[in-house]
Amino acid sequence: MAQAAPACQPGVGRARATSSAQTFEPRGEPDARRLQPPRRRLPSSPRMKPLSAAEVRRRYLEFFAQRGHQVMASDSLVPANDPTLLFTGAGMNQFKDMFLGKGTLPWKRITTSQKCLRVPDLENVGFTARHHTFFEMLGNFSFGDYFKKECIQWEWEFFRDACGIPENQMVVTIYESDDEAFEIWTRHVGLSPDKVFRFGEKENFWPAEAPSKGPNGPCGPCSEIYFDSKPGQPYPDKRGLKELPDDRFTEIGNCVFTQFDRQSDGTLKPLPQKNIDVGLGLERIAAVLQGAKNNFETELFRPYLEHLGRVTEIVYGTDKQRDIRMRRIADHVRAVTFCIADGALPGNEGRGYVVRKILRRAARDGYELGLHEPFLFTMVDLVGQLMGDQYPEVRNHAPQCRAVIKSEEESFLQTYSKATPKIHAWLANPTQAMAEQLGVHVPTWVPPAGQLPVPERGQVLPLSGVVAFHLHDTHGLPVDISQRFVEERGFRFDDVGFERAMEEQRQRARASMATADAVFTASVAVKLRDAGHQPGAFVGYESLTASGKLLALVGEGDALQGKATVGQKVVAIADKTPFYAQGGGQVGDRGTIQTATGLLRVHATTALDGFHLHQAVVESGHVEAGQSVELRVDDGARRATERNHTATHLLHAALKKVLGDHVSQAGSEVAPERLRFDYTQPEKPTAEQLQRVEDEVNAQILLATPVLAVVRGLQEARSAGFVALFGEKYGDRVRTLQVGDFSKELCGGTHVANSGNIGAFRIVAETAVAAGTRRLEAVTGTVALQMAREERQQLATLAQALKVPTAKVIARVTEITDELKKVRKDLEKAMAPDLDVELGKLAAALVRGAGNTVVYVRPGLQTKDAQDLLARARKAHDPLAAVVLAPVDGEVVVVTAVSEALVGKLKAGDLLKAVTNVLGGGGGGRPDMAQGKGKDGSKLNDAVAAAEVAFRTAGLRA
RNA sequence: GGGGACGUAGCUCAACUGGUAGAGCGCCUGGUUUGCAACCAGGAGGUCGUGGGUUCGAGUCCCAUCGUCUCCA
Repeated sequence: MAQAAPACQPGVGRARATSSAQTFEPRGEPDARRLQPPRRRLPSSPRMKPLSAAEVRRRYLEFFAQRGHQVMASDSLVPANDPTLLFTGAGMNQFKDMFLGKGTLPWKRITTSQKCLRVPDLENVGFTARHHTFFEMLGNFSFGDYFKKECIQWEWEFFRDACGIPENQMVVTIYESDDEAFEIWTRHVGLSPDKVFRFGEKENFWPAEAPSKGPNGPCGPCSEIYFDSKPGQPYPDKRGLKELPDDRFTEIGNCVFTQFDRQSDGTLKPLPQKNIDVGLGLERIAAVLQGAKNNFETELFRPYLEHLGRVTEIVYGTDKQRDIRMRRIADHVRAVTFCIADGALPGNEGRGYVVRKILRRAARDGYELGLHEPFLFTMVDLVGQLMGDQYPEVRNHAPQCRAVIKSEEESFLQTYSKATPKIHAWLANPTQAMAEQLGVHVPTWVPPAGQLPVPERGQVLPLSGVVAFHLHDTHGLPVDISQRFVEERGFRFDDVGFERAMEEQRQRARASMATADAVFTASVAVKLRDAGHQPGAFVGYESLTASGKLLALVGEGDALQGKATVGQKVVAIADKTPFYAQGGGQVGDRGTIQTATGLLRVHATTALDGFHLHQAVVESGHVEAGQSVELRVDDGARRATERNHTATHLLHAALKKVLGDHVSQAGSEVAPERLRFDYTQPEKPTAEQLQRVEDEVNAQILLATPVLAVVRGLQEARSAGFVALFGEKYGDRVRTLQVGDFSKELCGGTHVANSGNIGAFRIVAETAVAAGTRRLEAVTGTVALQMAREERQQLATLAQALKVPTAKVIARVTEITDELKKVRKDLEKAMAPDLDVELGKLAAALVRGAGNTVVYVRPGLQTKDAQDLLARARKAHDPLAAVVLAPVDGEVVVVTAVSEALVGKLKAGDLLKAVTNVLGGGGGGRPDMAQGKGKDGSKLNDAVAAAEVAFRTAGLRA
């Protein structure tokens, strides 16, 4: 039950004002007043203080902390446990379970300042005053605790008292039938009724249109607070009014009252737990309080505009189109930096694609402003300066952000420089033929080439939209660049054609997505808790076996079942387990669970909301919930995994040491067989660097340092220098893992007791996973040993085959390959016919007539040699018409050549066919030379005769 | 998840509707020259990403697969 629509699914729920920092404003009609150069305006009232965004944020969190709210940190932009969301787009995202009454947080009141990313608004960014991709949302939440009355009261007090907005500069909206809210606003808060506007479900119900056709589930009316920039003037007539005019009113807060559960028949059933979800866009409040008509004129954005002004030497505020680009860059650089800092790296699918798309857009805007070299990456530091106090990740990960952004910018410039020549080629010759030559798929709705109007200046250039779409779709060339090129040549751009092609692409994508509707269903964990179970204890750090009780068995369709019999796949849950659940990159344990009546073979362990889920198959007998069980982890696999896990930490530290501080973990997978480690690094490390990394890790293994795992406070751990990972979320108490002074990381995984236990470390593969991200795979311990043994075995076998000592294998192989090359060449030379001799023989067989003709039979000649021979013969005996027949292994290679001058009388292809028809084969070629093969060598004489007949028929021979 | 494009010499790229794999730069040898990407002659260097298929013949067409780029979701 996302309050905000999952990103990239605009159809599911539009980006509405609900707890959003944004309202929709149609693109293309930018309000002129919002595009004025930044200048300090006087606050609209002497009582209003021009607060900084940081101060607003501080006051907000403090205000609600004083009212019993727990202040929680912003969740990652990349939601960890919610596959339905691409990015965090609202403050409530991380509290979904709490709203359902299924969450485990100990608080019923929470307040946050949440970083958010919303992609559906991408197109509007820069054009309007308030749209962003990345923004901060202040929020306060109640999970079945306080409700409308307190909520409304507090929001009003916050704006009035904490922000100093005069009461006469605020009005509110409510849902049309929400009389309860009306009562509270007018009686309790004391607003005069003319300041309370009632609107329909589109504006004031969440999700919008839920009562009529929205999704099933929790929903409810909302109430918004608006800033009035023209106090004292008459309010708009309420009759027929659908929303407040945005040239006067700016939404600054939205209270959502989820009080209904919409049933499948459409009825709204009151929820037993009524929730509050309030969202306030920080950027717009800052703009209001600073008297800025435009979010970009606040101190949150102005430094980016100023920076851009310096590097482009373009003064912001002097040109509408350029201002839009500058604002867009300012927005996008924040978004991209935060995404990368949270581990969402640019790529070509899913989340990565979104990041790349935003990044490319900004890179492109810069290009249009004259920045033809990478520049965005230099703005990462600005983001750190402006946002780093509240969000340290943008400072901590600045080196990675810079590296990743820079390499993306470079690849953008390359793509761009490859695509522009194509549009130029098309414009030089704007025909359907050229379009097709460029690889453009001309859609069926485009008239055939002959019917296309001849382009004239000032008119729509036919096909230009389709060509532009191809360049956009396939080569990533932004459309407006194509459009500009077309218009610069005096034509009009075919935007209808472009849109149509784009729409077809969308349809295709949507049609193929029909099956993949992610529906929010109660998880196994929720079902377990509903059945009265509590998560069991994990004892796997200390022990690999445990005695406990089998709490529950989960079978097909996540259904709880009391019993499972041999062969059945089940998920087993125990009150106590030594099985490590997959997490932190480490795979879950495997092993066995034994009961009095049967044995479960556990092949994987995962965790959900505290429950350890043992993915198992009943190997023998049967098992029943409630039985006593003996849990036993496969200790060989676990020990191997631990070696790899500790080695992963050493590898991380070694990479930092060898390659530099920009190295940061971007993902890992630790299994018994091997470890995989992804990290940020702009270019491929050299073989020498990798060797040093391997040496560093092995040096730590040889030092045999004790590995210390200690649970301590997060702040304490941070100040002690422990490294937290990309995008990982930590509680207040964290487990720290330390290998001497070499490696200090936060980690919940299992590890060897001493670095010496790893035994040995070998890198086995190095690849790229995404721009700026590389992957290492390595093995340790017995696997490394086993691998070395296999290699030794292979080398021994090789040495034996080569009949040399192992030390001389390389020299011997080089020798052999060199020799082989030489022998091959010699052989080729020896086998190659002496073309001079062949030419002489051919000349001797020449028959003179209207042209020289000859049928030359030469067994064993290769097609290529025959072609060579004829090419030379044609020069020497011009004009010539010749056939070479080369019987080989019962087949006959046939090559024919005809001089330019004789082609009119006899084409090489026809001559060839005359011959191959007899021989039962085929062939073809150009008029001057053709080649083919006959299948039946016994007809050689007939073939010769056929050729001679062809010469005569063509009048070349008497 | 779905579409499109690309993968040819060390590098950048050619090769018309299938018909003898090429150029520039770089490299080697010899010569000429020594003022800003010097010149001349000769030469080496290619499993045309990989594996199947169609065909007399595949860099080119078809299928699969790997990698890269790109668009849509």
